[in-house]
Amino acid sequence: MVTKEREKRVTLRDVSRSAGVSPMTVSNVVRGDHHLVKLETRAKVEEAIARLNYRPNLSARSLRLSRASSIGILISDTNPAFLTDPFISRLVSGLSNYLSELDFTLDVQGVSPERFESATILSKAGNDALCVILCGPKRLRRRHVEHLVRMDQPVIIFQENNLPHSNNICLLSQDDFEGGSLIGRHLADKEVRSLLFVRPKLDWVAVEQRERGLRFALGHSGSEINIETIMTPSEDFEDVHQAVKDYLSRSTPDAIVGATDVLGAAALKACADLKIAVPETTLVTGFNGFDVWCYTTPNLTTVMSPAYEMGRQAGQLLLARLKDGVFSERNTVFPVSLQIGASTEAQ
Amino acid sequence: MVTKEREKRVTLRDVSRSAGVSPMTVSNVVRGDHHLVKLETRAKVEEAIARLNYRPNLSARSLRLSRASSIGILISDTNPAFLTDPFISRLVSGLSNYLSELDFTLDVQGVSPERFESATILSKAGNDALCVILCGPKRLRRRHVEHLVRMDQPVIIFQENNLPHSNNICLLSQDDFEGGSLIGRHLADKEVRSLLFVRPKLDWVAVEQRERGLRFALGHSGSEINIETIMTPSEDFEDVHQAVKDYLSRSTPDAIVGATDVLGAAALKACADLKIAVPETTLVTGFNGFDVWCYTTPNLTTVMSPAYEMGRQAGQLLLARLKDGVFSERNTVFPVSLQIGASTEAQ
DNA sequence: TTGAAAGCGTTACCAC
DNA sequence: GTGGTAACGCTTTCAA
Repeated sequence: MVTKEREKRVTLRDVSRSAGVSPMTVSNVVRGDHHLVKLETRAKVEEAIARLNYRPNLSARSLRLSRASSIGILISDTNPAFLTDPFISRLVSGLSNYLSELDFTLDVQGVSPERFESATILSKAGNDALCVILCGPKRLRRRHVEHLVRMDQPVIIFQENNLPHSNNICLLSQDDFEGGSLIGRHLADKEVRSLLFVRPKLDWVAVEQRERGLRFALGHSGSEINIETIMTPSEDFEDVHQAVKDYLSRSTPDAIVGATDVLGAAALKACADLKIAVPETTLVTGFNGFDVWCYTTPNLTTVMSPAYEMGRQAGQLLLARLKDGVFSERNTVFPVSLQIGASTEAQ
Repeated sequence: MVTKEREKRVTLRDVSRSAGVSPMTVSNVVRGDHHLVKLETRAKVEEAIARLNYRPNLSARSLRLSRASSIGILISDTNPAFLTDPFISRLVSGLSNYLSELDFTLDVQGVSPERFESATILSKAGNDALCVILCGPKRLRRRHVEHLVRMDQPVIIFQENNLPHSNNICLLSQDDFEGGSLIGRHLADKEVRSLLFVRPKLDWVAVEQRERGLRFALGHSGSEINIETIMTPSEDFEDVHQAVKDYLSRSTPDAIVGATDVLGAAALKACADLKIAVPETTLVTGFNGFDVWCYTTPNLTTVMSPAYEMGRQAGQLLLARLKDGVFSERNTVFPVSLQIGASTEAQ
């Protein structure tokens, strides 16, 4: 015996009856078609709306218009707290704000890479378009992209670099290769001869690009530079901290490059633990500077990311695509910039 | 002249025609009412679904069932990157994951406190229930709560402590008063005599509670302790850093308590800048420890927050409320715990 | 086990 | 300026 006080929601029809006009008139008022309604009638209707506390039913509107005024964002990540990542939280904030301004709704869902295809956002049709962040091995990501192509719906994929043959897909990324190069050139200028690259085990295109850019710049520096890589089991501070400490107990490189700021911060702490002077003995850098870089002592040298703006831009591209039926731009790359801190340069 | 390639979406009817069965049979298969459908028929239908790439239309389903299987979360914040806050990002992640497991959708929207009432999530009816995080002056928050009561819809409010008379409203918070007390007792044990509390100008109930708990514990410590407060213009690291530095250039307290970890980290950095030894000369603490506390050197003493679990719990309470028509619990308070770091205790 | 009909709340279209 | 009609895609109900 369950108590169900299903008070029926107020409908447009209720308002129309209460105001003594037709449903269509109410609809015209609600939708802001004010030139269709006499001022006096409009006042009556608005009074009734306020009195009855009427709110238009979005499902009904969506069904009627065949559009939901809603975008979904699906984030593939092994970390359950998927919004914790500063890149992702900024991206989603920017997207959400842009959509809000245009009265669009944002559905947010995180999913582990293995369950990607069965995510509600993909298996049910509830959004007009999608944003996606992928991770995992290249093979898997490729499969996910193919799945997205088959969805037959506008999709923006972040931080991916293989543009599929489908004008439903648009790529949006930051120039991580260039970011890696910036770090590489900066360190080469400091005459680094041995370098440790610290990255998470989980595959992200961004991380791969950063490493490629780094190696490219170092390879063209004119000196022989020895690069080693360690993969940390997760991106959790403690895991990274421990992994770097283990490495440093055996060998002290001239520089440590973290694939993200969290990894850089953990490396910094490992150096502090082992009394390795930064920047005097070893230089340390991060990537994707938002907040973390300034929490640390010394400040972390990092590459600044335009994540928030990328989110807004995604909203813009998607809404334009919905209006015009075509993406104005299929592969946008945002510039990044080097932020030099005391972790690589005595102040 | 706009190109509109509005390829009509595949409907249940299309599938039924293609499979040579009635729409109802397809519906039964889609919804998993397998005992109503012969195995052979079901196979035919599933084949057609896969072949046509059919995805059920959520708006139509919602309209028919008068429920959207969707929850909204509205976050009142002056910071545009509202998901950046580690408490909020964990909370939303936990909520999102719980809802995903039950095939519910989560709509996320940030809004500035002044525009609160006009947020799409509130002014249009698209969700079955809401979660809300409030901020701003007490008067304004009270008005927002009243607005939520009038919505006549299940709502969970986080970090609020005045339970209104409405069984549509449920409060979920962490024990920030106790958290403040824990910090206070810890510092009193260290025989602190002068203390600086650093808080953002923007009003959050959590911050107020933390300060009250802190003052309560210090007031009962048996010693005379002088407490001063500074309000930082924002929660941005640089603003806080500067504000604390200004204060420290005039006076050196025995302890600095940050209202959040970011404020604590900024205070730590200000101490480093002015060569004030931590913890030897001044103790420093934060609040809501997630990641930041361990980035700093020394590690920040902080109060750990169960934000992720609070998000999951909110989902649980809300879905139970939708099923049973009544909140099993109207005011849940989550315990917190003290995490002692090197910023208050020589290791 | 399958099918036909009605209706969820809204809006485009056209008549008044 | 205003209102009637039909339809959006789905599921509950009842009949076959």
